Amino acid sequence: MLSGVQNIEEGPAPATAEGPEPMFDLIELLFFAYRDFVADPDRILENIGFGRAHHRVLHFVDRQPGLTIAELLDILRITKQSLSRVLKELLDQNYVEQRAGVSDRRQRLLYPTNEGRRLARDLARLQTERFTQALSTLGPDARPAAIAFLLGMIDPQEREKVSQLVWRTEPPGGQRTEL
Amino acid sequence: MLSGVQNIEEGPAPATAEGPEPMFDLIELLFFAYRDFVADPDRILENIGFGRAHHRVLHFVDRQPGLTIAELLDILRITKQSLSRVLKELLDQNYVEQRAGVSDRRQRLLYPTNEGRRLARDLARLQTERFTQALSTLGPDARPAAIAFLLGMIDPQEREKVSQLVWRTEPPGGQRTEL
DNA sequence: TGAAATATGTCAATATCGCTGACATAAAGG
DNA sequence: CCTTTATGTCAGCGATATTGACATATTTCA
Repeated sequence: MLSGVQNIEEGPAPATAEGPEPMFDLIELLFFAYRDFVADPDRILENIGFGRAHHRVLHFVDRQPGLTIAELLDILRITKQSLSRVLKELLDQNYVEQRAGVSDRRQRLLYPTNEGRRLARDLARLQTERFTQALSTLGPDARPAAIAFLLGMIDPQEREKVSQLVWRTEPPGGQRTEL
Repeated sequence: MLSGVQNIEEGPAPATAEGPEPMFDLIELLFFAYRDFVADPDRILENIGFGRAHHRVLHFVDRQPGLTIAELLDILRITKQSLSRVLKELLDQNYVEQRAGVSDRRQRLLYPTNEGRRLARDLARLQTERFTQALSTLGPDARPAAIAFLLGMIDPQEREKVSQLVWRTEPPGGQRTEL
């Protein structure tokens, strides 16, 4: 019931002169899945004049209170100029606040306000509902499998950093960077 | 080895006053996975002055030769003005060509040129390699499971249409829209 | 046959979110 | 003290999306 993906035959994809057949189904499904995944937050954000960029910033500030600008730039991989506009709006409208660093007073440590935390959590819950839906049709070990699958999609040299960001500890199953 | 995702305890997420705990790990992993997933094509596309928008158009034209403008707009969910610029460049640089519809001569049927087909397939193979990597660490039924997972992430009312687009037939496993 | 609907094109203005380059400031650190 | 670091800011630009309005060819239907 979980097989029958190709309705002709199973086994390795037919190798032609151009190499293995592309996995068009996964490519397109990921495209559509991601589109719907971000559409939920987008609908809420546009009511308050925010966009996806605001969501990303708010999300990681909520997840890691005390985040510095430099750390945020490293996570988002955007320039400080791009960040600054978005962050300014989040600060002005009181979704995020900043305090000077304790050991290094040049640093701006970012914290969500109560309102910011509430919004971030609302959006996270929306997206969680979608995951719950998607996992509900699958077996009981679907969630760790999904986690392993998505982690495997990330650049190998990035996995360690991402794992620490996500779990603040080891990758699940003590998975190493070796693959 | 596949469990141990939460290093405290398994079972249903602790329900607080704010509802179930968000699946921060899946949310963030999907964010990073998608970012790396599109980064591969981006690197190649920028060498020839194209962007993600060109990729999307070329991909679906390659997958469905004879696609009309209206169908393409419906798939991409953008306005015709947005499509027109991108499509114009693909036509001008001979990655896509158009022919008048046979039964309806108002329609522009879009076809990939040989060069367009080659580029589309090169990009699809790049993304397929990433999927191959991600699936290689998992069990033999990981691919149908991944397909079911991603399909489950898509809006229920969209699944039928997406399935037809992806497989030009039924959803895998004869899955219905009912969930 | 003539009017309305359809498929598509195009012009103009605007928004979001990314970029580069250049320069400023305050704090840290040898 | 001088250099490096963390961050801010001004100015301009580019890709990709939007809305609104209007044009053209073709099909469809009363």
